[in-house]
Amino acid sequence: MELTGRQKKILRAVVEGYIDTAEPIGSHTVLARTGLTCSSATIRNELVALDKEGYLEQPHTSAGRVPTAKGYRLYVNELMRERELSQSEAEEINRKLQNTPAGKDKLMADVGKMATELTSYPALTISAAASATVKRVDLIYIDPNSFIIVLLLTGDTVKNKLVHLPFSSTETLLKRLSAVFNANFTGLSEEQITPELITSTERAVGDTMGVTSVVAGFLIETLMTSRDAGANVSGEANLLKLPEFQDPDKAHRLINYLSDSQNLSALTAAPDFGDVKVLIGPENAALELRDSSVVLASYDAGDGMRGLIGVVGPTRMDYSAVAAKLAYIAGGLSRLLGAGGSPPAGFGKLMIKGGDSDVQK
Amino acid sequence: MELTGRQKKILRAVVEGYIDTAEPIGSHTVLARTGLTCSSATIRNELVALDKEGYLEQPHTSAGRVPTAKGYRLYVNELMRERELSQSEAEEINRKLQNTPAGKDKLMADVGKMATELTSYPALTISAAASATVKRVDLIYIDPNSFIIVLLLTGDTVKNKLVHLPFSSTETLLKRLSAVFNANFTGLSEEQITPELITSTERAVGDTMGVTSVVAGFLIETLMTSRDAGANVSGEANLLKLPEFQDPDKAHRLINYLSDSQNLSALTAAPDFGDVKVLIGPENAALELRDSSVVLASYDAGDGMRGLIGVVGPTRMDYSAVAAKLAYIAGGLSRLLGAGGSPPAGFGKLMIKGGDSDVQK
DNA sequence: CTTTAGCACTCAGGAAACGGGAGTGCTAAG
DNA sequence: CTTAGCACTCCCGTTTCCTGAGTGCTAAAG
Repeated sequence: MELTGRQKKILRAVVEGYIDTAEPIGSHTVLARTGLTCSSATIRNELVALDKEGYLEQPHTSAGRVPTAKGYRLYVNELMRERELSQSEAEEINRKLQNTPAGKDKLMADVGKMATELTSYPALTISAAASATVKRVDLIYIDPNSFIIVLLLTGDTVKNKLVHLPFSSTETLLKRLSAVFNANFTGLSEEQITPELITSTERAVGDTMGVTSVVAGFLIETLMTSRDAGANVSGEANLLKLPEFQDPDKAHRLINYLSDSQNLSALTAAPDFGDVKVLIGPENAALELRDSSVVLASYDAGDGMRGLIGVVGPTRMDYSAVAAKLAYIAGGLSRLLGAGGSPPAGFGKLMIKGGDSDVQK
Repeated sequence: MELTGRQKKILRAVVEGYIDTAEPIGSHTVLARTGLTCSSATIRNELVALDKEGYLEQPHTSAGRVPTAKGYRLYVNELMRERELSQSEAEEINRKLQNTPAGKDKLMADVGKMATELTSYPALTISAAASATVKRVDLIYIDPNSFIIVLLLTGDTVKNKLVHLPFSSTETLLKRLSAVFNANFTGLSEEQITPELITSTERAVGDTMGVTSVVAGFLIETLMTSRDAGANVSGEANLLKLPEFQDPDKAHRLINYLSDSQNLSALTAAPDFGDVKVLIGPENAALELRDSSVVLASYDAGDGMRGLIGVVGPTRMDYSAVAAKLAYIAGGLSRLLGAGGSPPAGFGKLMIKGGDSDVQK
């Protein structure tokens, strides 16, 4: 059943009122917030209707109304007013993105902190997780017993490792080895680096001391960890200020869940979406997130890969403000890391694609 | 006034009882725990004495006793029984340290998680913070518009950065530049890299495009951040399970404090100490830590630098178990990273050097 | 058919009252 | 110095009570 205009106004008032106060909203409050010219009794009648349709519910008889997941969904999809960032907020974000620190990891950590500060919710970042491949390998000779492996991956991540050898090697061996690695391993992903390949390389270069396998081991390890690594959370403590997380047990469960990067990577499983995605309460696959909401924005991480930045908060979350801020940050990241260098079309514009309306059971 | 043997036994019983239960300990409980052959009235008399001396206090009249900071201090310094790790715990730690992941940062993060798991308290790691100097610089040519800077610092940290240039450079320029950098910048710390040095280098190598200053900028930035960076926390959520942090506000304050790495670095200010250091409640300089305790173990990070690994918990903490575990982990780290490669003397042995007994006001 | 005033009813949550019990300090005798 | 005995204290969990916000329903009015 399609809602009437008045019902939509009322629903919006309840959602926004509840977002503001975390208290159930009664008919009088609705009246005050909407400025409708009817009586509270009329509102009450409408409220029962919205109740019946499943958009609202009462914590107990004779309390005000609280939005259900369905109610939030409708609000996010249709009722929410788009929120422009204030000039100063936008500048703030740009400024912070300007002095980008060395290293993608640190950058993402900093951006996460920024998102936390802006939204006051815990923020998470997930770096592009497409399985990486080798772009280039260099071995830097330090002294007979040590060298550095420098590994360039797709996505322009650079990894390195300082290796100490229990025996001596030579600069020429390393040079030769670099060349062979670049010839044979470029474009390979983790699975493609087989033991056979390693031994054949070893023979090709005449390495009797096992340097080859040390290097290959590092490649495999790095490719493996780069697959799911790059998840990062900050600002978990902010949950504790929220009335819905006054129960330390509840807070503990969620924070714990967030602190395992494996769980976060699972969020990537979300099907492709445009700009911003909102997952409300039970729409979340993970049990631990079922009474929280997640807002995710995706950005272009270059090399055709995408990353995610998002926040976690109570279902009672200021979706419009959060979505706008995340979209803006994601846009900035795309500009910074993105392939073309030119801002993607529609940058800064807010286009929300929600999850399915179906609630996961 | 020196305590009698019986008083020490009683003090120990109170401390350990309180550590176990988080409840004030009464005369009957002391009797049960010590196995003394006197009556509860006698215990009560002794308790008043300990009370007067400032080792114990009562939350309110007619409750049992709780140790004061002074009480804990005496316990840690004299009364605590050394705790051996169980075979399986030791093996567990060794095993985990074996498969050390790529990169010092990740290693420290993993070790922190391990400490959290073992102690069930939030763990922090602070990597050696002695101001680093340049050991070696390499520039790897990728294509005319990009190259990688690989920077080896004292402490064997390797940092890298992929640089995209808005103009073309050549492999030979980079080669020459590497050589000059290695000749002129080795051993320099951040302050010593002056603008004059940079321009003179630029001239020496005939670089008209500013590649030199890009590289130098990276050096400066890295040296700067490496100074205080490397602090890391994990397992903050564990606080929420403790009875002393049931108040979300209290938990929030502490977790927030811990999440700022600047604060953690401040802990390094602690004067040199031997193996393990315990800071009890008000002995902590930081206000936010005044009713928590911190246990720190220091390890040899190679190149004459030391790092810290520690946990934060309530003053009611199982100091002996925590200290033993941290000491063991730190020993393992020293072996792994330490200069000599041979385990330092007394590895695994527990030698506690406390903070001053004076309480900070 | 919709709106509205009126009213009885419900119920969460804070305040006050209560009682049990753990633990104390003190006294006086061993 | 130790100990039995006892009166006293005070925390804390439970119960009771009360208030007030908010409801649903009914019946009259638009």
